[in-house]
Amino acid sequence: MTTINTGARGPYKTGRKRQREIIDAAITVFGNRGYGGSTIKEIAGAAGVTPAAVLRYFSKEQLLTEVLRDWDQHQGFVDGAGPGLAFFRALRELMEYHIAHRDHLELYLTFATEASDAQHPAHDFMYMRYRRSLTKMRRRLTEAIDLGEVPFMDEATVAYEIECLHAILDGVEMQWLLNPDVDLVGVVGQYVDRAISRWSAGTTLQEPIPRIPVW
Amino acid sequence: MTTINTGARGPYKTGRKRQREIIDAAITVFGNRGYGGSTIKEIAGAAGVTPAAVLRYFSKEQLLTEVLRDWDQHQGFVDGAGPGLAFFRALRELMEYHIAHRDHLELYLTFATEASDAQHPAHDFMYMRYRRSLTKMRRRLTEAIDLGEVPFMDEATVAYEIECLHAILDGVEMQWLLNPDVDLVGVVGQYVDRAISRWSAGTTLQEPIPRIPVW
DNA sequence: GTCTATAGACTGATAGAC
DNA sequence: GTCTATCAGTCTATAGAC
Repeated sequence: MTTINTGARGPYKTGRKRQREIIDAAITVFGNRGYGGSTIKEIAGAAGVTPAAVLRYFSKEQLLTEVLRDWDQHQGFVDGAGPGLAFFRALRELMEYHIAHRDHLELYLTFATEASDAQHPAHDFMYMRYRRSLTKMRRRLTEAIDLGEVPFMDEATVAYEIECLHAILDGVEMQWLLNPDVDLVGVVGQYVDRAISRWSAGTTLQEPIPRIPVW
Repeated sequence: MTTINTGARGPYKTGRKRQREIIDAAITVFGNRGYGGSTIKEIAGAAGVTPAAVLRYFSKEQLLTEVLRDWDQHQGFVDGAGPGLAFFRALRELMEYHIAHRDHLELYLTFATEASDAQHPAHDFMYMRYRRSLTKMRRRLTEAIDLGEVPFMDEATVAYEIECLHAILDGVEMQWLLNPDVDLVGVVGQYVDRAISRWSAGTTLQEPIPRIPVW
């Protein structure tokens, strides 16, 4: 978005560092208060600068864009964990990553709910993010079938299984944010283990219902 | 909170009706923008009155209290659906209720995420609401065991099953808010059916892990 | 590159006309 | 009971000193 050199040397060095600090602060504040509830002043305070220093680089809406872009990049975390079932086994580590990066998780869930309104500036982004996430997970499960790790499942069952899994992830993450005593890794991990053994046993087909992926 | 007569007759009649309209408007706006992101002006606009008319009855924080109280009352919806497994079978109808009352659901999920910050004015309320919800559901499952509808499960397994179920509800609701094409009733209903038959088969004990309810 | 000062609009809330 | 008018405070954003 900005045309500042990414080389991070010379007179731009300090500026680039400031920008990172500001974006990190914005991630925290947006995650806490939501987009509408956040103020430049609070973001500036969290970054240890004045509001004017923040607005030197970003308008509030630019800050939203930068924050979403930054968060989206970090989401690629488990992409290398595939193929097939290995991806799902790595979800435990993803939960550990979330625990270590609470701000990112808070941002994601706050926006996912706040942006359900079509008018919200992050609505389209969150919709597409969700769509990509579900598509990726469906592909991983299909991959596991193709690799022979798991018996055949029709497309509707794959879609349903992934919708449930994604819902579990989001739901337990929500519980953990509200109450950190919740065993995020344990609950998710056990669900994944059970899902994998259910898939492997081929018992998922007992009650197929017509459903096509809607994302 | 207010000392206005609940009889809704005489000179108070119009006022009580206005108050309801304002609270309904606040539910919608809070659900869309979050608490911090909402303004009295927008709430007033949604209710079809001026900001001053809103502030005649409620401060912004009073409005939050009223909205949460109102939402909490409507949450008793499925309480009469028990005992035992009948409660879980009624979750399908709860989802239909949510579809018919999107605003209430949006409010719940927006606050559940926004209020994860301990500083949020609705934090304690949401924490307690979640706690009560999980406790109630655990009690229903224990009830089903006592009634002989379901074989014995230890306390840790009950807690885990309910955490997963609650997470599924929240997670699929989130998906539906972002994408109304999601089959909220179908996905949740099928999960519940499968959970019940899993509980009934007594296969849930295969992998007990030590866990105590943390809510 | 960051600051102070400030503009102009909007915030929650109050007072008083009708 | 609801309005207009208005308060002091805060919001995003800009201009210019250093």
